[in-house]
Amino acid sequence: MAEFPEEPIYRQLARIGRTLASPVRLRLLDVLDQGERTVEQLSEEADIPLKNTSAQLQQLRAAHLVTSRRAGTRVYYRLADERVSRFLGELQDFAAERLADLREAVSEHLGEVAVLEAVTADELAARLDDPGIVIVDVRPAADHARGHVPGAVSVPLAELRDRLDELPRDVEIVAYCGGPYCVVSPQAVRLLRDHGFSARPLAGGLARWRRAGRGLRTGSATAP
Amino acid sequence: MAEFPEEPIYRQLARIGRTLASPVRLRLLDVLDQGERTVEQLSEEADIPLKNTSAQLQQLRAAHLVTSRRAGTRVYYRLADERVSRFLGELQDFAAERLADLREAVSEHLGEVAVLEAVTADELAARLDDPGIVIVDVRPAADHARGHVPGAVSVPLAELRDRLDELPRDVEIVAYCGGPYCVVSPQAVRLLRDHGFSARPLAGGLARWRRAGRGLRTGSATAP
DNA sequence: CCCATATTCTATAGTTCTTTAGAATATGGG
DNA sequence: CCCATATTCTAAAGAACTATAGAATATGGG
Repeated sequence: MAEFPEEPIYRQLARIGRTLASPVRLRLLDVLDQGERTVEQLSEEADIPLKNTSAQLQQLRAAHLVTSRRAGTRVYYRLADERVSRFLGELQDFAAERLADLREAVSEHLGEVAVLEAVTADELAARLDDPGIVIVDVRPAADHARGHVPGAVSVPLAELRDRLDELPRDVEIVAYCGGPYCVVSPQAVRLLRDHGFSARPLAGGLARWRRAGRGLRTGSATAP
Repeated sequence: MAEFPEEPIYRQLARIGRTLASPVRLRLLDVLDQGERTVEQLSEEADIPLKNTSAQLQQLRAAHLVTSRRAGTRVYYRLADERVSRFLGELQDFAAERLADLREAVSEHLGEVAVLEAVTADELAARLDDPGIVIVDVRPAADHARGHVPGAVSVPLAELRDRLDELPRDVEIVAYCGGPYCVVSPQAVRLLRDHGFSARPLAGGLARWRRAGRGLRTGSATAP
C-alpha cells in the first residue's frame, strides 16, 4: 500500500473517480439529469434491478452527487445540483474525445446518421429564430411541459406517425429527446426521413442543451 | 450483471472514471502535469514503488490519458494533451466543492493559512502589472526556466533563507510552486512571514494558473 | 395497532483491481 | 556479441467492489 504524503488528498479525489467508475451509476446519473425520480421509477427507466438501483444510489449520495427527499412512502432522488450535470457532460465529452470505443458504441446504439448529421446545441441556438427550421420535442408530452427548447413543438414519438401532416415539408426539422444517448430522436429522424421530410437530431439531446447553459421554456406549445 | 441497452456506452464512460479512481494514478497525473518525466523520476517524485508506477502508467496509457516515448534506454511519459490537464483541474474543483473531507485533507496537508489566504489565479492575473506585488517562483531554477508566471522571479525554496535581502519589504509577495497540492510555496510563505514579509501563496500553484488558460514566460529572470 | 408498500440494511458469493515478486525485453556501450 | 540499465510482462496473493437474497425499517391507510 503506497503511502506518499499527499495520499489522503488523492484518496478523496479518487472517491469521485470511483463513484464515476460504474456503468450502472453513470446511467442512473443520466436518468436523474432528466429530473427527479423515485427509486422504482429509476429502476424501471434505467432497466436496473431495484435492489441494485437502491444500493448504487447510496453510493451516489455518499459522494454527494445526488440528494433525496422522502414523500410519504416514496423516496425521490435528484442530482445534488446543476454542477453535477455539467460535470457529467464534461466527462462525457472528455471520454468521447479519447476513447474510440466509446464513439463506436454510441454510433452503434444511435445509428451512424444520428451521430454524424446531428445539429449541435450551438448551431441550434444560433438558428432559434430561423423560420427555416422547426424544432420537435419527441419526448412524452409531460416532459415537454416541464421544460423544452424555446419554440419546440411537442410531438411524442408514439404519435409522430399519425401527426406527420402537422409538420411542414419545406423546412428542416430538428428532433430531440432527453438524454445524450437517447434513441428516441434518432428513431424519429429515421421515421421522418422515410416519409420524405428533411430531419436531423439534436446532438446530446436536451441534456446537452441545458449543460451548455441554454435556457428552457415551460408550458405547452401548439403545432406550427 | 445488469444489461440495459446503453450498457456498452456507459461501460466506456466508466473506463475513464475507473482510471481516475486510484490515488496513485491521480498523483502520477498531477506530477506529469508538471512536465514530461521518466518512469524512474515519476516513481521518485511521486514516492510510489517503481513497479507499481510502471503498472499504473500502463493503465493511464490504455485510457489515453498519457503518452510515452522512448529515448535510448529511458521511457518518457507525459499527459496525452492539454485537455487532460484541464479535466484534472475540473475534477479537483468539482471534488473540492462537494467533499468536505477533501477540503480538510488539503487544509491539513498545506496548512490552513495556505488555503484561506491564497491568491487566486484570476486575482493574480488582474494584478500582474501592479507594482505593489512581487511574484516569486520557489520551484527549482530549472523548472522556472522551463516556464513561469510572467514577471515571476526565481528563488528556489532552498535558497530563500539566504536571499531574503533581495526581496522588498514594502510590497506583497506572492509565492507559488508547481502542483495544486504542493507544500513548497506554503513553506516559503511561512518562512517569509516569520521574517516580517507580507506573503501569500498562489492557490493551486502553476498548474491551476495554466489550467485557467493563463500564459507562461520562459527563460530566466533576475531578482527585483 | 396491523397491514401493504417502498426502500434500505446486512450478509455473502463472485468478480475485478492493486500490488509486487520474478522473469523477460529493449537499448546503448564496451 | 555481451553486459548493465531501464522498463515492462507474467503471475499470484490480497483487498475492494458489484450484485442480490433475505431481513429490517418507515410510512400511510384501514
